[in-house]
Amino acid sequence: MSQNSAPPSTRERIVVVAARLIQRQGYVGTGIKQIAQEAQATLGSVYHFFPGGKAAVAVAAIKYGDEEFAAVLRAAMAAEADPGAAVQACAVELAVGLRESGWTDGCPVTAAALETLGSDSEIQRACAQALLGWERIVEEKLLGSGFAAEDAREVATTVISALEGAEVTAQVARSEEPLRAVGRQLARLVGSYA
Amino acid sequence: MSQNSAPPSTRERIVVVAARLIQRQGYVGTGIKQIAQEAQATLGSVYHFFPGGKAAVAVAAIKYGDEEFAAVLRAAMAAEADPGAAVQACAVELAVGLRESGWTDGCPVTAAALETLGSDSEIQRACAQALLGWERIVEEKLLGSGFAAEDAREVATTVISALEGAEVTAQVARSEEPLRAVGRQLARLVGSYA
DNA sequence: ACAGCTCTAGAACGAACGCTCTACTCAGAG
DNA sequence: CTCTGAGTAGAGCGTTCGTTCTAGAGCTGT
Repeated sequence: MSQNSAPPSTRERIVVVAARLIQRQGYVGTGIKQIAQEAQATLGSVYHFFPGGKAAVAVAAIKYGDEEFAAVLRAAMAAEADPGAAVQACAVELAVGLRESGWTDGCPVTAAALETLGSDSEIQRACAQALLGWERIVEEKLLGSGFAAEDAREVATTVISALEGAEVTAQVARSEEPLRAVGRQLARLVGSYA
Repeated sequence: MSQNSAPPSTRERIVVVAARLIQRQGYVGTGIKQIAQEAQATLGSVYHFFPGGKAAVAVAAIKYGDEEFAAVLRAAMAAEADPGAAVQACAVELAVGLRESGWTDGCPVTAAALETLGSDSEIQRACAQALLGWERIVEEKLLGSGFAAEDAREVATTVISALEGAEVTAQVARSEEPLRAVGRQLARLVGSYA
């Protein structure tokens, strides 16, 4: 995720701003000019760094969002010994973050993924890889807690899907409750394998 | 959901086509002219029936999609006595439908909801109401199976959120497996309350 | 026959879209 | 010093967007 210190380069600013805008407004709803303006860059700079145009910017932005959430997920899994408690804590963390953003900053890939389903674009591939990577993180935590291989895979899929859906529900309802409720139920589900 | 026989009116054709297009391409990605063309209507007709413009068409389309899925959900809940089995059967049905549509026809409200989060529009309210209504259907099934009130509400939220997320995951992965896996896990979760 | 209404039909408008293009700045190599 | 290439800057391209507008077709009640 690049250096933390030092002022971010133009390219970095473009990617970060694009990631946030796509997360909030979707791929179609976000314009290249808006990205350039909010990133304090010019159109020329954007096309200089991303000759592939809007799609190339979006792919970079989604990969950035992917890694960003993966880090959150890894930290949450590592913070608690019990996998059920870890999942629940993660849901609560998402709920708090969502409220603090005014219910705007949801899953960084869902919106873009849904809009580009028809065209088997590189954007869609980046979204698929992000989801798969997140499932892997949960799966490994479960495997480390003694889960059978098949159970771990299936429960991991369920955890990521449920969190994703709960985030959408929470955004639409403008309430933390869906994420908190799903977190509790996921903890119960994970615990039922002990 | 109007009469099944008789050729559909122009207004009906517009709503049905709009619902399908928004489901596949999102709100921003779907144009008024495209809706008119695919519904075999003209721009004049669209604005005649929906003086509120694009947003009004979208609200009607989302309400249509809401009722459409609610009917599927109600039928699935009624088909099986055991609530866990009913939820799982519903997931399988969604998986099959998704594959048959070429992975394009997902949740009718998710895409539109995510795109209109910033502006507290009527579209967003329609999406929120749809999700809430679906939760109610599941909740009542659980209550009828002896669930405590609080458990029923929370599990219903989890079921709808998980199905929603699993549908997105299945669409992106172009596979029935996420929906089938989540269906099994949800059945397990529901069963754990017996 | 005629008025009155619903609905159809599509040309036209200004704004915004993604993208291309040329012109410019400026630090470092020779 | 000149030269070069990376990066900045934005005007302008053609297209499409949502919307408005006028004109007329088709039907009904009188």
